[in-house]
Amino acid sequence: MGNPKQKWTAEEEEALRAGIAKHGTGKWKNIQKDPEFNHLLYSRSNIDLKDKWRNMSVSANGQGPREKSRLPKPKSNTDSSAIPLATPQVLGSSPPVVVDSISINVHMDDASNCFLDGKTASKYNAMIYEALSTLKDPNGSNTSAIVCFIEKRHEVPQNFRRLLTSRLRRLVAQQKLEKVQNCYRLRREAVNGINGPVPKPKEIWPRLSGPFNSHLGETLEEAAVAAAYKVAEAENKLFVAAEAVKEAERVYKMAEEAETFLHLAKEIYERLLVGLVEGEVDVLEEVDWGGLPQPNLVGLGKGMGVELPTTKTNNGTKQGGETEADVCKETADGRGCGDLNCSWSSW
DNA sequence: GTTAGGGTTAGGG
DNA sequence: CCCTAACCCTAAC
Repeated sequence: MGNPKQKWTAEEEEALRAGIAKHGTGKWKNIQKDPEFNHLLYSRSNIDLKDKWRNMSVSANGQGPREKSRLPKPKSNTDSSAIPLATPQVLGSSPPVVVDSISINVHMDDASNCFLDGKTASKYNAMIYEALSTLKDPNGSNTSAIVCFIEKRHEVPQNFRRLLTSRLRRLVAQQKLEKVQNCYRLRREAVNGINGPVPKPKEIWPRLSGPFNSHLGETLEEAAVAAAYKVAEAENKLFVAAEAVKEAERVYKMAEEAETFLHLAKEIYERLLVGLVEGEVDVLEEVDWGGLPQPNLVGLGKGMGVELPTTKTNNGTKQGGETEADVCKETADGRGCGDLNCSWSSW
């Protein structure tokens, strides 16, 4: 064309984003005329804004530019279209049109990640896909594993981990990856080449090249990841169960510490009893036991054994005649062991 | 007049 | 040569 291309500056892009946040998409003229943004967008037409937003949205979706059919298409966009699904109406459901929270978040995220230009982002996406499809960890791979994998194969900048984390978040937000317990894995839909719950119709058509499809198109990878997907679901449940066991162990340790503390308390308790027995037993009635069971002094003469009153557990399995230690534990944590799901016999 | 979407092309890798 | 981004064209409302 006659005029040289006028590249969009970061300020202009930011103004456009702000304008969309304020007016919504499809209000290009309003945005362009808005005095709040006009000083930045005065050189842009409403059509420019629309086109730019379209470009930004496309790159934010991790896709290439809007798919241009290499085949000659009928000029008309009526039902005689060679690709019926690629009608404007259907495409209208794609993210750029609807200003919902997800759309805004994704694009605002772009703004906050302005240190990644489109090319770099695509490159990183490809690296991530490469790493995940090669690592094939059904539970997903954590950030460190992905960074490690990529660093072995590619030259990466010093702050690569931060950039990668950002990309991973983006891909999760775009539903291209799944995040499970701080691990990332390919979504099955993504592996099958269908991106997101409402795929752009054009994206269904296979691409012959491109950074993503060079991975997604690998049938071997597809098969491996898809097969791993089912396994991953089961293994994820195992992982959750393992986490629950860890939590139980942690609580168990806490209870053990409480037990130690209670042994100390019991010793003090018994020494107090000795003092009382040597004095006046009726004094027991006047003591504030602070919730502790008042002791039965049967057999006090034999090694200071104190038979404590019968108590009941939360699960009702424990009955009278238990040992002192049992009661100590039960009163120590103040809640018995019901939430530990553990057996009293293990104490 | 405005918008949406397809088409074209300059620029860069 | 291919891809991306900016710009152009046109139908629809």
